[in-house]
Amino acid sequence: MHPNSIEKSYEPRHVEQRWYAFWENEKLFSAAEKNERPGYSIVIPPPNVTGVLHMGHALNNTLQDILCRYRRLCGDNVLWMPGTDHAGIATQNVVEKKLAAEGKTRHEVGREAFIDAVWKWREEYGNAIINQLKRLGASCDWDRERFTMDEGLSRAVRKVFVELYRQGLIYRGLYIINWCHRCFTALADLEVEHEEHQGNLYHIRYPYSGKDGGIVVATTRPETMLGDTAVAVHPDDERYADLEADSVVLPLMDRIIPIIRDPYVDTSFGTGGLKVTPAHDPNDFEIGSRHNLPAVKVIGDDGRMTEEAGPFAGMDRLACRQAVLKALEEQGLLVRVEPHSHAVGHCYRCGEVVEPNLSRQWFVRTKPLAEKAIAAVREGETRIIPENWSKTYYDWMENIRDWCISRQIWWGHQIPAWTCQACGELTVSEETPQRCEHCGAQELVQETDVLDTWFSSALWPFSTMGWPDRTPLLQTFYPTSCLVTGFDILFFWVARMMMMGIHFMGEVPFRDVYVHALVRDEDGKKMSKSTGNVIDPLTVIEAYGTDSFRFTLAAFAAQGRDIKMSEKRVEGYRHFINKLWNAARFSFMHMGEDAPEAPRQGLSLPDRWILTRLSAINAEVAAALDDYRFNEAAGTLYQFVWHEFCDWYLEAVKPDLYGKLGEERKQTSRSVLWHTLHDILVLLHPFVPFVTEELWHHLPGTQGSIMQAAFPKPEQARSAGINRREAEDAMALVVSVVTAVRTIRGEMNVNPSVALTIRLQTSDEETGAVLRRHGDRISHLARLDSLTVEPPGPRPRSAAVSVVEGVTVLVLLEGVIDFDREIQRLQKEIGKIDQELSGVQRKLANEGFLRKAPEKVVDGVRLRQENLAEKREKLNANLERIQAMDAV
RNA sequence: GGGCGGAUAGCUCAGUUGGGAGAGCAUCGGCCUUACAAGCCGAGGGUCACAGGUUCAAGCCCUGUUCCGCCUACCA
Repeated sequence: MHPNSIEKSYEPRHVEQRWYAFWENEKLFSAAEKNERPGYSIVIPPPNVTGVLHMGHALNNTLQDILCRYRRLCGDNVLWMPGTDHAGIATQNVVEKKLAAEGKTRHEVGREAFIDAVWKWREEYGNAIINQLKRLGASCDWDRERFTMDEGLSRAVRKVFVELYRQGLIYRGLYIINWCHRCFTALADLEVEHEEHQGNLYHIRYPYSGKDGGIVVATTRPETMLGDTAVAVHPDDERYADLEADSVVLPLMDRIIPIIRDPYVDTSFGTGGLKVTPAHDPNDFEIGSRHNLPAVKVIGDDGRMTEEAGPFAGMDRLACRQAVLKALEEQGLLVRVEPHSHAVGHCYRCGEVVEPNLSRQWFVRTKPLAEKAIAAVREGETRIIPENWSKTYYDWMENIRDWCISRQIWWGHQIPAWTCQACGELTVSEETPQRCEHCGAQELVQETDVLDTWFSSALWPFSTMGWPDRTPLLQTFYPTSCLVTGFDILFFWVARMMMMGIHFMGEVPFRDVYVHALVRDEDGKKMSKSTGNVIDPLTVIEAYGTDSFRFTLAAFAAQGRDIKMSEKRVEGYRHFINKLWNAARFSFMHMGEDAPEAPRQGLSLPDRWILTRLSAINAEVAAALDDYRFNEAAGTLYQFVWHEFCDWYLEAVKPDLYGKLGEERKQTSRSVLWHTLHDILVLLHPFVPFVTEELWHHLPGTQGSIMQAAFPKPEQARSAGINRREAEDAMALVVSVVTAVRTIRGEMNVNPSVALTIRLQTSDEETGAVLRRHGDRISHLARLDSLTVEPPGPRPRSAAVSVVEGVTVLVLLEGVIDFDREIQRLQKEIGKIDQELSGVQRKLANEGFLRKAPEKVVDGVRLRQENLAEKREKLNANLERIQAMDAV
C-alpha cells in the first residue's frame, strides 16, 4: 500500500483517540513553568464534579482550546489550567440521594463518614467529565489538574477567610437570608432564581385595639402574619394622619402590635397599610431594625411552623397558609382576595421555593472589594468582550450587596472559626487553634457551616497556581491572558474572581474576559433535562466526529448571539471535514516522499493566485482569532478551503499535476500544492485538531505533531515576491469567463461532456493579452475545444453571448442553439441591467450627490454606469441580431 | 420597575468606522468530468419588523412603536 493512499472518506473514530493519546504521551499540552517564550494562560471554568458534559461545556471548552492551540502554534508558552469544582450543594445532593436509595440519611451516617462517602463517590465518578473533555480534544495541562477541595486550594481558602475576617471584610450576624428547606441551607441572593408566579393578594383587616375599625393590609404570604410585630403606614399618608389608635390586635394571635410610620411604605399600594414581619421579609427586617421591633420567627428551618405560631405550630408552611386563611375568613377578617402575579424565589439547586428567613450567617462585606473591581474594568486593566457586557458588570457591581457565604451543609470547606465554650467569643485561624484568643480557654468548638462553593472558585486563577506560595507558575502566568465563560456565571464567578484577585494578588486575574453565548436547541429554547430537548455532545461526537462538532460550534459562535444547535448543522460541517480530507487525499496522490522547496519561480497564474489568497486568509484568520471572532475565522477558512482551494485551485492545476504541461510545471504546482495544504492544515488545526493531525502525518516531509508547527507569520507570507494585484485581477478575469461559459451551458442545457467553442472579443489590448496567455487554463476549466481572442467584430451565427469585465463571450452553439431560449435569456439579463442602470443614473442625476459625495465614490458610480451601459449595448446588439434572424 | 439583545432569502444566521444586499442549508435544473454523489456545474428567491428623522446617500446613525428572548430587582 502506498504510504499516501488513505481511505476514501474520513472516519473520525479511527483516529481521534489515537491522536489524543499521542499528544498526552508526548506532553504536548504541558506548560513550562518558566521559559523565554511569551506566556499565555487560561484557567478553565471548573465544571462540577457531579456534572456530565453538556453543550455549554462543549462550546466553552472548544473556544478555549481554539485559543490555546492557536497561541501554541504562534510560539507562546501556553498554560491551560484544568480542574473541577466540588460543587457543595449539588454534590451533597447527589450523594444524599444515593444514601436515600439505601434507606439512609446523612444524619444517620454522621458527618465524617458522609464526607468520606462523598470522596469515594468522587473517586468513582468524578472523572467522567474530565474524560469527556478529552474526547472534545481539550489540550489542558492535565498534570496540573486541580480540585477545589485539594489541600493546596483549601489552604488558600482558609488564608483568604482569615485575612478577610481580620480586615473586617468578613463578619457574622443575624440577618434575613434565603433559606432552602429542601437543601437545608442558606443561599446567597444570586442563588435564588425568581419566577413569575400567579398567586393571590390577600387583604386582611387588623382591628384597632380597643376601638372600632382597623387597618387593612395586603400580603401574598398570609402565614407570615403570625410573626407580625407591627403595622406600618407612610408618615405622610393623609388617610392615617389623624389616627387615634396607635396599635392593632394581630388576628389569630391576639397580640397587640404597634402602628408605626415609615417612609418605606408605598402609599399607592393597596390601602397603604403594611404588615411588618421582621423575621421573614428582608424589607420588614430593615423596618424592624429602624423601629426596634422584635423579630418573631414563625417558620422554622425545616419548613414547619414554630412554637411561636401558637395554634399553628408544627404545621407545614403551605398547609398553614390554608389554615390561616380559613381562620381569618371565619372571623370575617379576610376582606378581599385578588389574583396577583409576583416573583417567587426558587432554589437554583433543587427548585424548592425559598423563604426569606432570619438566621445567623457569615457574610463578606463586598462594597470595598467591588469598588476596585469596577475600577479595573473602567481603566481597561481587564477587558470584557463583547464590550456591552461591561455595563451589566458595572450595574451589578455598583449595586452589590453583602454576600452570604455560609452554608449549612457538610461537603465543602469548613469555616475556620471556633467558638469558645467559656467566653463565647470567636477565634478565627488558619490552623486549628489550641486555645481561645480572648480568654485562653481550651474548650473550642469549630463552626459546623461550610463555605459557599463560589468562595473557593473565586480564588481559582491564583489558588490553582500555588498561592499563597509565590510560585514560578504565578510569576509566569498571573494575570491570566483570557477567561472564556458564559454570561450566566458573570456574577457568580467572574465578578468574584475579580474582587478576590485584585484584593489578594494586587492585580486583576485576567486581561480579557470573553463572554460567549448560550447553546440552545434548534427552536431557540434553553436546553433542559425537564424539557427533554437536550442534545448530548457525546452523542454528536459519536455520530459526526469531534472535529465536525467543534467546527460547528466555532462557526456559530458569533459574538452576542445564542447558538441554536441541531444535528443537521453538524452534519453539514462533517461534509466540510470530508471535503478537506479528500482534497488532501487528492493532493497526496501528486506528492513525492519529501517536502518540496518553497517555489519562487515559474509560478503559474493559479499558483500565484492561491499563494496570494493564502497569505490574505492567513492574516484574516489571525486577526479574527486575536479579536475573538471565532465564527469569522471559521467561516473564512471554510470559504477558502472549499470554494477557492478546492473549487478553483485544484481544478485549475490538474493539467499541471498530471504532467500535461511538462515536468517543470508539474514540479512547481506540486510544490505550491504542498505548501498551501501545509498552511491550510496549520490554520485549521486549532478548530479541527484531529483530522489535521491525521493529515499532517500523511503530508510528506513533516515531523512530529502538527501541534509543533508554526502558525504562518505575515512577514513570511507565501505571496512574497508575487504581484498580488496582477494575480488577483488575472484570475478574476479567468474565473469570470469560465463562469460565463458555464452559465450559458447550464441555461442552454448543454451537456457538460460536450466540448465547446468560444470566441472572446475585447478592444482592450491588455485584457486580450491576459486572455491569450491563460487561454489553455480557461479551456480546461470551461471544457472547450477551441478558444480564440479577437477584437470586437462580426458575430458568428448561432452563438449564445455573455459580457463579463468588458469581454464579450461568444459560445458557438451551431445546431444546438435554441433561439427562443437565447432571446429569453438575453431579455432577462438586459432587464436586470436596466434596473441596476436606472439606480445608478438616478444617483448621477442628483446634484447633491455629485457635489457632496467623495470623489472616489462618484468616480466609482460613473465607472459602473459606463460598464453597465457598455454591457447592455453589447447584449442588446446580439439580441436584435438574433431576433432579426429568427424572423427570417 | 431597570437593563441588555434580537427582528435581513423558505430555515439558521453573517453583514467592523453610512456608499453596488451575502453565506450555509433547503428548493429547481443539469452532471457517475479518474479527490470527494458527504460530490460537481448552474439557477431562482429579500419593502433588511413598522413609522418618522438626520444625510447627497441608511440594513448600518437618531427618535418612537410592535413582537420575541434574556438578565436584574426588597412593592407587600
